[in-house]
Amino acid sequence: MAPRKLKSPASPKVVASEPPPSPARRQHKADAKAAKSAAPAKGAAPAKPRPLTRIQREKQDIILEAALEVFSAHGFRGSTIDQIAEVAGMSKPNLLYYFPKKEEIHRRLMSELLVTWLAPLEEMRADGDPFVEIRSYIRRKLEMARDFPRQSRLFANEMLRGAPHIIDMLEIDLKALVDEKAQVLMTWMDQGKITRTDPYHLIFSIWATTQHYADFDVQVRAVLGKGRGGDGRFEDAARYLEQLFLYGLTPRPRA
Amino acid sequence: MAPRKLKSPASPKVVASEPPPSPARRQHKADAKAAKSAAPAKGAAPAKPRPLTRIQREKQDIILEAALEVFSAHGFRGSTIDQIAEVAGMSKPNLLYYFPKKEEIHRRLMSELLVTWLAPLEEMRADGDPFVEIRSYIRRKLEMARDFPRQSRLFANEMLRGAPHIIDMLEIDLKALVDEKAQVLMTWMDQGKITRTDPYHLIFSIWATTQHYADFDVQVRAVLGKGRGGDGRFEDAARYLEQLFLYGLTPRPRA
DNA sequence: CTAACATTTTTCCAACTGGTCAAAAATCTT
DNA sequence: AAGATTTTTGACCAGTTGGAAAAATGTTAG
Repeated sequence: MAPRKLKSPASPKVVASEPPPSPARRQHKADAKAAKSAAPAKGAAPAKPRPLTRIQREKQDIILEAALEVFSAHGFRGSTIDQIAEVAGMSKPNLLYYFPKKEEIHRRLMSELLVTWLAPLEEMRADGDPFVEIRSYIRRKLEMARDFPRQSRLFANEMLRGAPHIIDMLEIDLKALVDEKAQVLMTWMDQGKITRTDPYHLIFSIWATTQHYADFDVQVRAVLGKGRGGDGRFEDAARYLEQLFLYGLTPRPRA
Repeated sequence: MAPRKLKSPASPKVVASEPPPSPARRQHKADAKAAKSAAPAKGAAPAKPRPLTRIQREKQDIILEAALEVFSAHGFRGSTIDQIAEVAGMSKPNLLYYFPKKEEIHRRLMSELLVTWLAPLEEMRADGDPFVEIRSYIRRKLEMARDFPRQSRLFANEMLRGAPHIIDMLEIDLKALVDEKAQVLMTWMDQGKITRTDPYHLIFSIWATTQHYADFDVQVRAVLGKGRGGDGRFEDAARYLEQLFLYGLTPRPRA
């Protein structure tokens, strides 16, 4: 039908099986046994962390996908392992074989999420045209709200709870990134290319306006009603936000 | 210190003891007993709903306040009756005497919340100056984010979950209100007083940008850091948002 | 003062939850 | 095909949770 201006990003796969940055503490009972029976050497190799099998990687991905579904809809405490296991199509003990703790699943999800979440801002290039860059950033964020609403809600959930699991990442990594990009924005302001204003709150307002369409989706749909609540709402939002961030609400003479 | 431009609203009391619009189904065991033993008349007065006593009203308010505290921080399923009871300074069974179901507490909280929540938009007058009205609305919403962050988070929580308890109020009352105000905005656009744009998304963007400061407070603080994360952030936000909604980011010649 | 009612506390419970464990089944290696 | 390893299952458990019942204690109108 209507040509979608807001293009989908290529990868539908968000819950990527991350190559363990923190070496995926599996510690199967089998592993433990093996370690006990086969490593008498005292100062020897420090418990060679046996690479993940194919099945392990596959199942972990399935579980993470299911957990995303459940956690994003009910929050951490509101979700049960049974629920996740059911969505993942396996039994609870089986799930617990791959992730020995409920928290572990959540932790993994969160650390992967944060990377995904920061990516769009990282792409904002200092050497590009300010308006093009900002506009692109807004579009990317809006696309994420459209295509990955569960991730957005998972993130929002964590924020609402005071971000207990990622507060330090926020204070360090996120802050560093935003500081850097705020500098970029300030440079553009110094050059008179965009109006002088608070770069931090500018970034906040982009986050807020775009994520709103994922996090408050019910409300948006309810207000727009059947007529306009359909698929077109993201295009409308994109158009409106462009207008807002470019010119605000002051009427300007028709060009 | 710095004079606060953003003035506090007078009333710190948000969890008002609502005069039962839905007649507060109390049904004490005592009540039940009385009804059974004292109402043999078949078609008689339909179980006169005994007016609430002083203590009942007071305790209910205390409970609602405690529940707001707990629910807004942990979500519905993440909160326990014990927790709420402890914050309210009473025992669990005692609390259950006033609200026989956990859900009941939440329901009450939500219906009161929605009223509070819609109020600021209702105040936007069609016969005022567009920019003054919009600016005031933004300020009011921002003040609510600052002064009633728990309510904001409670609301956000419900939205994230798909608004199961208030979806119909959203589709009816909220929609009606927004439709009305969208009309007002359209009139202003027709008169050339504000730029022509999507009035619904305009309202969404006001909601999003203001509530962000309550719902994502941790993130805002983490990014602003110790230096700027303090009390000043709401003034900064107010200034920035005014700029954004008025002129956007396009530089304009100094007046 | 006291009967009638309102409130509070104590005790209890059934369902649910996160998690364990040993044994069975499936898979992989040689 | 046998042996070794990994995966899956079923039974089980201890702690928590929402909630019921009943007894004990206040409170107040007459």
